[in-house]
Amino acid sequence: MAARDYGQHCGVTRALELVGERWALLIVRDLLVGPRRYGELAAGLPRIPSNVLATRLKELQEAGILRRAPRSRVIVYELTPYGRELEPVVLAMGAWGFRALGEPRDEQVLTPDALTMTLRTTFRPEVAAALPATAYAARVGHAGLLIHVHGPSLAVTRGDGDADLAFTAGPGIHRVIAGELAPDDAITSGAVEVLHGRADLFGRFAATFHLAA
Amino acid sequence: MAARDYGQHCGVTRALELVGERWALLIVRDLLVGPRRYGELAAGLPRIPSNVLATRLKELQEAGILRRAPRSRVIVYELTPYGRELEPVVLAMGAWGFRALGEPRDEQVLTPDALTMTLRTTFRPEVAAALPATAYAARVGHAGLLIHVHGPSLAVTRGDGDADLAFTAGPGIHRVIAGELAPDDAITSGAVEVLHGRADLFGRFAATFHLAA
DNA sequence: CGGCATCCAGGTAGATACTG
DNA sequence: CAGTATCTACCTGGATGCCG
Repeated sequence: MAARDYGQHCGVTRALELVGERWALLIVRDLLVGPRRYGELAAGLPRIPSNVLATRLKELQEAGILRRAPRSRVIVYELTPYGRELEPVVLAMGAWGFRALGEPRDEQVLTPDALTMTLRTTFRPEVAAALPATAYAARVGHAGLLIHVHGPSLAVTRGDGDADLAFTAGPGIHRVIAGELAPDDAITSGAVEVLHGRADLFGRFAATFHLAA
Repeated sequence: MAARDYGQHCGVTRALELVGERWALLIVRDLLVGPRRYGELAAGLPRIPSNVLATRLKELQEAGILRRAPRSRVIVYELTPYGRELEPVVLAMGAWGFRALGEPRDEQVLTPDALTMTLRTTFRPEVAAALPATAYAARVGHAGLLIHVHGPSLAVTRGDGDADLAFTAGPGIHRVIAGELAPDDAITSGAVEVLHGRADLFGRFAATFHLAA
């Protein structure tokens, strides 16, 4: 492993030696959504240099966190069971960092995998359980995200399909989730654009996904 | 902030921008135990270069994670409320990394603050609740740690004092907590040395602090 | 084209020395 | 004791090239 060690026998230092390098935990974040090809990872991490991505993938593989899996002529990277157990770490970091998100800057992008993890982080099962099952379709960049809320359970998948409400999701959607922007204001201001379906359901979305600062 | 940003509007990336630099989260780990002076932090992180420590402290302060607090002629560093909310992150990382700890190597040290966080990570309140209140004294390097288990609650403090059982805690104690080494074997093999008190209580310790691989 | 390897520039970490 | 200054080595980032 490339990571220089910290010289301590401690769980935190060990974790940092394995996933503390720059970009490593973001690769894990995206792989928590599902297996991804090299190019998909590169697309989800627009600023990562290709050599760094290649190096990280090798290191994470050696560490037993992910594996290269051949899938019908192409190679996908997928987390091992041990890698998947980083989910609480990623969710905890996401929840903590979410509250330090300032105004979205112009050069900041929102990727489908990042939004998926944000939705998982901010999902409130106890709120959702009291609401009717709802399907949302979010358009983020060129990709579509189908968000199925059914009682206290959440499923986010890639793709397009039927939904009760379809809307575009730019970085501004975080302000709604953070409670800084009322759902109605988000729509009237254009921060979120309803594509079709029942616009009134966006308030339900905002209630379902919420993390206050 | 020195950290180059990741160009994404996402909680995980934001967190990594704030505490993703090398050593940063270890400083937080130690400060989660209590306020620390510069020299105490340096002692708890034996391999950190002093300039890096100084830089990190400045960055973490600017990020609103810690503050310099004058305490009767000396300055201590202490976490802000927002910094203290990194505890779930540190505990999750500690729990995950703990299971990837191999055999302790000779150059690896165990610091009092690291052990304190490990104890917090691996404490099993539901087990402790069913056991009599117990005070352990652990000697780690030159420092003493008083571990008070009272029902489902745990308090770890620096210092020496009365205890039902006193023992030395080297890196080998992690193998006991991981369940790789039976408590009795740890004592007979010398991995843990009972200093005084009821040696039979070490089994209770092992039951109270446990995280299986 | 997807999946990397190579090359180079700049910045950050590490070791050490030094100062208020 | 609590940092600051300096120097070097390595790592990261960005561009580009290779190869099945």
